[in-house]
Amino acid sequence: MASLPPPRCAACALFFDENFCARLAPDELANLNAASRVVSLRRGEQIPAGTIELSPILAVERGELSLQQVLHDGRRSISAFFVCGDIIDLRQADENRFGSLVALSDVTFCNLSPQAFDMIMERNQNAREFVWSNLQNRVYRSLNHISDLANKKAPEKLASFILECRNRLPGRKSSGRVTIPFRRRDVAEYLGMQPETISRSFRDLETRGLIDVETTSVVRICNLPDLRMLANGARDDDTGIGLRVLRVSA
Amino acid sequence: MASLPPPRCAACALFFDENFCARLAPDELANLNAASRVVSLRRGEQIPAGTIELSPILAVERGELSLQQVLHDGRRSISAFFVCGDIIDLRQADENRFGSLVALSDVTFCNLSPQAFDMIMERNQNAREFVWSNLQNRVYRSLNHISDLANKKAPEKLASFILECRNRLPGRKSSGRVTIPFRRRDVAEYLGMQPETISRSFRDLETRGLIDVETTSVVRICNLPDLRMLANGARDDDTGIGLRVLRVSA
DNA sequence: CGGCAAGTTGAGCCAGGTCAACTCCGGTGG
DNA sequence: CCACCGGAGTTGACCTGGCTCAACTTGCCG
Repeated sequence: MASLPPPRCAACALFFDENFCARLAPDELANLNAASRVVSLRRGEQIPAGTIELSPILAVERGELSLQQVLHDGRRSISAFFVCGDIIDLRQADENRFGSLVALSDVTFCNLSPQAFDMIMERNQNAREFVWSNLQNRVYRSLNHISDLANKKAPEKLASFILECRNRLPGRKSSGRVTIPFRRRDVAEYLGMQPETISRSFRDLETRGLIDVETTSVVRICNLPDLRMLANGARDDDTGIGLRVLRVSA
Repeated sequence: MASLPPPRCAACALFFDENFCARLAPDELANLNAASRVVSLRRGEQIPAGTIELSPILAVERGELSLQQVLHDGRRSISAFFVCGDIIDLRQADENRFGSLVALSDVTFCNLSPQAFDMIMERNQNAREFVWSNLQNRVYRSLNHISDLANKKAPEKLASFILECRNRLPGRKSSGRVTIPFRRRDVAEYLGMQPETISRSFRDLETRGLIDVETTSVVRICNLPDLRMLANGARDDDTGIGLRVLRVSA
């Protein structure tokens, strides 16, 4: 009965919604499952060092995983975070400065066998395109994040972050509510600010009438267009703009 | 005579040094060449808007290409730059906020045919691995850049940038000289600072005895270990550290 | 040698960092 | 059930690193 998915997979979010495992042939899924294992982390826990060397490919099933970098004097930053559906290939991590993977909430991920993964990459174009696209999107998100960090003011950064949460995390967009899955401290480290400034910026957005801070982890967007404008430095949209022609300084 | 490379390719940097085109079979190279074209840009010029939609895959042969994002009020940032050997696939650029590609110096690149490129990706594992690795490295560089922007002081950012130039640009490392291929203004936009602050930071590194500013575009590194330490927030190395275990805040 | 853009230097200012006190809230034990 | 506790978040007061603006110097190209 190769056509039935392994029981673990049948209940996994990655098996649905055009995610990675949904694109695998039954035998590919069975092989991958047999050589992989599911790992859970509590908030604040870090991926154990040894496991990465052994199986450096992760598929996030649930929760938010962050990539943290720490300087010698203790300054810490969160360079990126991963959500359900993200595929993380760490095989070049030790040739590059990388950091640590820390759970921002309770996380479940699947530790994929590199051999089985590579075999799928070799043969299954559909799966390959998913992984490629996932990595490309990661690059684009990083670029946006760089733009946020490089030259935006505190409330602009926060507005941008709220919209990123809105776009990347599930949740009903129509209600106007966005879940902020991290603590203030983590938001601060992601945006390169202090927790105090995050708090003041939430207040700021609230007094401008853009959002309503319902709880520490839920905001309601009151004025989406203006929030977008603010997030983009008063630019007029935040949807894809692609390559836009801009006047070049001589 | 399918075994002779096309004349244009035989003189191209990408055909050597384990670069992308060096990994192609003769017929693959011939096909790709026939469907591609070489483009040159002067410093400050932007990639013409239309060309990207038509052939959104670039291979940089010479010079430095930058990815710029501009906010409505004119604030500009350079999110990344590309050097010889980099492969840029822009096919998802319009679904993501992207920006503009602007030449920071005189640039030559090859505008690859997506069809020919995809066929190579499909069949040639060696070439696929190069492109994958190139993209992965881009991700890691972005992450480092994010860490720089998020929580480093001005001189630390500049030290980090000098080391990035040292690592990515050709040049004789042994002489201790590093070429800064951009203008001060561009460095400032890359590091999220003002040109004045860049200038002051160069002076700062000089008075600390870490570098010697020989010309606007050449610095000599006087004390590499300390420069690395500074670049890493007084951490003790800048070579790959891979995943490191760090104490997690409870 | 002159003209212009790039880069540097100086003076003053402000956004956001820092430090400390306070509030809020969930968990725990009497 | 309530008092207590500890960690997260917020608020306020103050301070400083880097931004701003303006003047000056340097370097490049005719």
